[in-house]
Formats: sequence, C-alpha cells, structure tokens
Amino acid sequence: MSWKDQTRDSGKGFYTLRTEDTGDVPVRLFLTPALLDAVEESIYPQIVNATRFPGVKLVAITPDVHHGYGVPIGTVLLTDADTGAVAMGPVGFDIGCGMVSASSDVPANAATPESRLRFNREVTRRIALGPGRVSRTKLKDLSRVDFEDIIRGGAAFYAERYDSPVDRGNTERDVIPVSDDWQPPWGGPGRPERGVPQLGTLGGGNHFIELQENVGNGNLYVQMHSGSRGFGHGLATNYFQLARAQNPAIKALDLGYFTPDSPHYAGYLNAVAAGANFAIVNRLAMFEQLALAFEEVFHKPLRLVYEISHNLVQREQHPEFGWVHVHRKGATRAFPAGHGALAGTQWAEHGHPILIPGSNRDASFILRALPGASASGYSVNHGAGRRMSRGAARKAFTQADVNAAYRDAGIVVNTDGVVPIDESKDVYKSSREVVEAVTRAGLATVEHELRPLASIKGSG
DNA sequence: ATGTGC
Repeated sequence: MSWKDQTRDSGKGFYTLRTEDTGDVPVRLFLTPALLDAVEESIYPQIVNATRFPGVKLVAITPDVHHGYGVPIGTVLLTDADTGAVAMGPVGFDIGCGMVSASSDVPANAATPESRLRFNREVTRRIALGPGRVSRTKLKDLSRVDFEDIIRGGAAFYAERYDSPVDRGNTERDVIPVSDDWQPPWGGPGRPERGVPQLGTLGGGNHFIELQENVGNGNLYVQMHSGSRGFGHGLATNYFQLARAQNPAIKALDLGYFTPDSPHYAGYLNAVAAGANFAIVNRLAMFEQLALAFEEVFHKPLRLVYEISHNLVQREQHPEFGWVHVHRKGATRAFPAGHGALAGTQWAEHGHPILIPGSNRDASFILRALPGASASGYSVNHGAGRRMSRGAARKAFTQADVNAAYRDAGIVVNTDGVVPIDESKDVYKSSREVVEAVTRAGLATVEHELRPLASIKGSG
C-alpha cells in the first residue's frame, strides 16, 4: 500500500495527507490527480521529515515536487515565528537561489537564428558561467570590506553605491537585515570566502539565462536563474556543522535546525540574510550585463520586471497561523493584491510578479497570486520540476538526438549547440501541467506565457 | 546547489 492511498481530496484543488507519521501537522499537496500518480514514492519520508521540526504549523507541497535532501524540493514549511525552529534543509544549500525576468519592446521576429547566436555570444563574453568561475562584472576584485557592505546592504545599498540602473523596487527584498554583531564565518567549515570573487557569476547545474518570446505581446523577454554561489553554499555548510555539533540527534546535515534557545539561531538567520543579499545582488549585477548584451544585439533597452528567490526563510504574517517562519525550498512567494507586506509598494494593488521557469524547450510563466494563495502559505512552485535524475537522463537520451531536437525547434543553446542532456526538456515535467495545478487550486493566475528562443547553461 | 568526491 502506498502513502498515496492515504491522501484525501480537500475539494479545494489540493490533497491533504494525514498518517501516523505526520500526526497533527496539516499537510497539503498541491497536485493534480495525474501529478500525484506520477510523483516519486520516495518523497513521503521527506514530507514526514518536514512535519517533525519543532513548532511546525503547515507543510505544503508544490506541484513541481521531487526528491531533495532532507525535505523535497517543492516544500513550503511554516513554523511558529517566536517558538518554532528555523530549519536548514527547507532553505537549502543554495541560499537565496532565484529568478530574474526582464522585458523589452523588441518584436520577437528580430531574434533571427543569427541574432540568437550573437546574443548568446555577447552574454557569455560578459558573464562567467560554470562552477568555480570568477566575476567579470564591476564586482570583480572586491575588497573584503566592500563585499561585507554589499551582503549587509543588499539591493538597496548596491543600487546606490554601485550606481546601478536597476530599481530596487523590482526586487522581492531590497535588503534583508543582517545584525552588526554577526560576521561571516570566514575560514570556517565550507569556507564562504570562496564566494567573494564569484559575485556576478551564473554558476552551473540548472542555472541558466534564456532569451524568450512573450506569447501574448510578441516581444522579447529574458529570464535568468542563479543563486549565492560558493558564498551561500559555504554558509550553509558552516551552519550545518554547528547544528550537528549541538544536536547529535541530527544525523543528516540536511535535517539540521535551530530553535530560539540555540546559540546559533540568530547566527543562522543572519547567514541566510547575508546569503540572500548576495544572491539578489548577484542577479542584479548579471542583469546589467544582460541588458548590455541585449542592447548590443537588439539596439533597445531591457527592463527589469522582477527579481525573486525560491530558496529562503522569511518571517511573515499568515491569517490562519499568525507570525511564522515561511521556509520555501524550491517554492516561490506569492503575495496577492492587498497583502500587508506589499503595502506602500508598486505591487500593493495587483500583487508582485511570480517567475516560473519551464525547461529550456518548454514554456515559462509569469503569474499573479490570488487570495486563495493563503492555503499554501502564500507560495507556489518554482519551476517544472525534475522528472528523472541526471544519471537516468544521460542513459535515456543520446547527445545527437537532444541537440537535433533543439536545432529543429530553432532554440540556440550556448554558443556551440551542445545541449546538456541532464538539463534538457524531457528531463523535466510539463510546466503547463504544473502551472495548471496552481491555477486549479486558486493560488494564482497566469499573466504571461514565454517561449524559449535561446538558452545559456552554466554546465550539464 | 557546490573547490560536482570520505
């Protein structure tokens, strides 16, 4: 018997799950019947893990869910903000990982095969890709002092001090405060200092840059996915070690957590803030380079639509659960019109944009939240979700077939047309089906659909 | 995700 047999249809577009293992913690799965049927059995013990952190109020599972470390990728975890835990697996190693979307007035027919390739060349000339690479932007060769100012001051500080054309109002968080008495654990486990020269670089894995056509208005858009590089990874590694040292019951590092009485509780929250500020500034610095590359090829400006994370814990007020730590691991914040946290911002009236990438041969979407998003802790998915492991993908498909499929679709990949197999379309779920699960549950509506024209991947 | 690994 599968745990799936113990799910119940709430009648509101999501399933609930209550078993001996999950106890009294509400667990909501935002899946269609087909997605529930297809989801890996192995996410069940990871959902149970999520229910076991101290002070849990809600576990919500997004429709792109797949097996992660400790908890599934696609977990929203709400814990009591005053007495509950702050958990590390439900933030992840790549603290602050997230998206940028940018728009233009250039009709998509300007993106000829030649200009798509030129765009990819201009981008890769300006932005370093792949693991271990160092910055080529104005943030290269930063002193440690300047770096610390940036990770404390976030987007607001960066926009002002570095004379950036970006509007910090187009970011999810223009600064996440870091205490003056907290220092990054330089030289400690994880060695976060290796991230200092990486500010302004894309990274590898599923990080990408994509030239797109907005299906609705026919204009060119650009989307980017990147995170906190070696800095965030180093911070996460450091605090995982501290959590384990303190609590021997934490066997796996990815199940680490801190309660308010822990000596490292505030330290970890500061580390998350610093890592997220890095990731946000990283995306803004790269956006500026994207805009330069875009203007070089298409002779018109590229405007920042929005910047938003999908690996983060933030303190928020929820109508059902009060003040909570909302952990989003592979999940995107979804505040609708009128949400208190948007008061006084340009997003107060309609909610902020929600950036949902598909694979690089499938549609991406920009959504807006609906009041019903409270059911999922004001969160939706962060992408299409992986359908098979990287290893399985390399066994299932040949390089020549994958390259040909992209060539036939007219999608220019990197500067050599070689598609990383483990990042290719059939490795991911259908983004349309996943987004349908979101709209069916009344969490959000689709505002824009975007289709890929050119794709840049850090590695495969 | 990551100095792609103990």
